[in-house]
Amino acid sequence: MNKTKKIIFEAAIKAFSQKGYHKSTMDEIAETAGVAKGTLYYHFKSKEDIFKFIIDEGLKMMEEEIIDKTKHLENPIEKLRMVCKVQLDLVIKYIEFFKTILSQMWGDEERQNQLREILNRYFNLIEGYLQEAADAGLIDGTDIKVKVYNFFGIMASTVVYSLIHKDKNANDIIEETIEFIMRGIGKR
Amino acid sequence: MNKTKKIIFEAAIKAFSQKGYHKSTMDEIAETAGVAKGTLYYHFKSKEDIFKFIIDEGLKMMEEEIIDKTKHLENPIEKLRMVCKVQLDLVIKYIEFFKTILSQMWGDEERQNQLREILNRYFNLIEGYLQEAADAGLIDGTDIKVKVYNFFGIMASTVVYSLIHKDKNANDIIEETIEFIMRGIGKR
Amino acid sequence: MNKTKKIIFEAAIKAFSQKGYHKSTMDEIAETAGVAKGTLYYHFKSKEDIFKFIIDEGLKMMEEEIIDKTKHLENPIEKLRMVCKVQLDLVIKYIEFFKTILSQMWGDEERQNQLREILNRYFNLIEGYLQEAADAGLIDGTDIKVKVYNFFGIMASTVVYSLIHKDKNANDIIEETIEFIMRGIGKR
Amino acid sequence: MNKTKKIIFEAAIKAFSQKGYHKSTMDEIAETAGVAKGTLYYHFKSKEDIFKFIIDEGLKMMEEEIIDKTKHLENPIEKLRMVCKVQLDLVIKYIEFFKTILSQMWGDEERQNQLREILNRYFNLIEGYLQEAADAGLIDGTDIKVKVYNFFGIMASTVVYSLIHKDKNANDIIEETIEFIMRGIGKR
DNA sequence: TATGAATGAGAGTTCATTCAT
DNA sequence: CATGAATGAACTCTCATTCAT
Repeated sequence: MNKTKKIIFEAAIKAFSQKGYHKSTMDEIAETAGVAKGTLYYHFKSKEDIFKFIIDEGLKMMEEEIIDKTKHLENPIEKLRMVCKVQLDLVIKYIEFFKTILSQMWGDEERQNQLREILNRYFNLIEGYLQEAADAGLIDGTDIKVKVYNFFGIMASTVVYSLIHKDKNANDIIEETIEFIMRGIGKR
Repeated sequence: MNKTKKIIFEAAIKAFSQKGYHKSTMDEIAETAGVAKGTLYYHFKSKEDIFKFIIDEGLKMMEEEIIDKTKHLENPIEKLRMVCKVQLDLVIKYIEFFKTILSQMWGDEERQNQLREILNRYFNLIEGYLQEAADAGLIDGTDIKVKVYNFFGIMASTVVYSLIHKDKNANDIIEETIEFIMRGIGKR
Repeated sequence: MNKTKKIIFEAAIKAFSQKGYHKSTMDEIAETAGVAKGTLYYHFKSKEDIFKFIIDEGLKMMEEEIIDKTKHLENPIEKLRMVCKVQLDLVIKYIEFFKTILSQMWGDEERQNQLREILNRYFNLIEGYLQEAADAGLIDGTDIKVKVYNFFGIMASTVVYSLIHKDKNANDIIEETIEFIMRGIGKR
Repeated sequence: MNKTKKIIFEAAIKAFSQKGYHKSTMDEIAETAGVAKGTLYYHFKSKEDIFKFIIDEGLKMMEEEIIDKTKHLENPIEKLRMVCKVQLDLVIKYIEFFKTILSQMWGDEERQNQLREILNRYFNLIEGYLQEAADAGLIDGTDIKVKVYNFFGIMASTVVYSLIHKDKNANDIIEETIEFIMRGIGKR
């Protein structure tokens, strides 16, 4: 990613996170980036293209972080706890990015379908960890796929908490949320 | 709610559910309702006003259904199971309505803040059921509020499932999802 | 055609005639018409739609004029002469309109295909007059369809003349052009 | 014309012929030519400049072909027939090139005025052949200039034919069209 | 000679809202 | 109560041209 593209990328993240996809305009992104509007279109095909690029990069970083932080662990349960921890930490750290995802993942527009496709990569990653624990007989092994969605849903709940308790520190709920998940997946 | 207002209300539900808030136009709502565009503004202040009205009515119905279906039950755990069941059934039945909520609840626009305020009523309702079970010592009593959000998140996961497995019947995952919740809240 | 639509129609004719299709802007048409730009889109689907509407109306008027001016004549040759005369008079009178047609009829865009479809109506009209004269044995009867195109081409040549001799009066060439056509079609 | 310029020239011909002037972009021409966009501006002043260059070269070739194919003929009428034949053959062979000319010759932009100036050279050439025949008393000698335009118009009609009967072979109408012209100019 | 990243004016289109009837 | 023509700000996107390298 060259310099200008990166500048645009960052300006767009900021815009989408603060205002959501529809309320962010190309004019505004260009101004924040300090480039002309045409430059946006030199580096990206369209507004949707910028969006997709951001989601893609963001998810990639998240996956890398999860993999990196779990690779030194042996116990599948410990791994799962770490996945939860990393995941929830990232949600709190990049809460605006997650809001963008959560606002755009429900519809039927091209952009939204693509977003879900990218998310699928993440779901597969989580499934791997759950399956590993199930294979070791450490958690309930039925309906692993459903558990993946539940896992995702609880991650979303952290965002809801932050939205409703804007004054509070969402870190406070991480431990309890991890426990909820661990119990939910049927840890033995 | 008089006749014309009701017609508009229903046309708007249909539009928002099928296309989301932004892609639904006042023109389209008016056409579906079979009234002139100006008539929309006679009965509602604005597009956001229609949206708020729908969310309000929808949540009200949901709350009534939950209360109605649990009032004959005695055991707090049975009540909670019923709350889950009713809730997930409604999600599947009115999935488009929930998609609309889920797409609009993350932002900072007036409409979105109002939506969260309305959702709070629902959160309080759920909290009551959880508190009751906790008071009876039937579930883990710590951080009840956090459990409410987790509960909500899992509801959302059912929508995700439907989005990703468009061909499958989401009813298949209800039982497993209820179990996830019951374990997650620390049923004893 | 209601009042506002007519105003837009006339502003658009003026714009397209003076500047051609591509150089005419919706802003300019709106300003000339004295309405807001949005009003253009209330009455027409798109810029192309305005264009098509104009061509359609223009050709209709032309056909009516030709039919009207020939209906009292009996002799097919006299009719043909009158067709030529009316046609060439119209070309000179509405030369800007014909330039618009001539600039837009060669391409492969939707608008241009539609234009040719509309032109076909005119070709059929001319063919009728030629066929009548051929049936009466008054002109060469071979390849009537080709003669129709030749007829059209010569009409175009009048526009070329006007373009190149902007100072001169194109009426001067009408008689000679009619003779060219009459000889060309093989009048006996 | 050096190598790079020639490559650009050919890419531009292809573009203008296939898509017309306005729909052809400098990006596309550069890509077809296999050079950078800046290179276009090294060899040509502007897009209009490329256009003019192409028209100029194209007309030159056409004139050369006409002169070449008639120079061995003695009889002015035979020459005229040959001019028609060569002309119509070229129209059919390079129909896309002629469409480009025909779409651009009616307006008032600089490029369009220049195009007509270049066309004038061709008109003078045709006039020479007609004058020669008139001087020899072989055709009607009145209004030779008007006949030139008529001649041009009929050439255009061949393009119209091709546009409307895309499936048919335009060669089929050449003979009849030549006859139309020969009769039209008043061959004796 | 050649490049290609950057530009920015300007295009067509959308749509929530208004208001005279 | 209801209408629908009219509005205009705001939007995304295009593309010929420039210029530092």
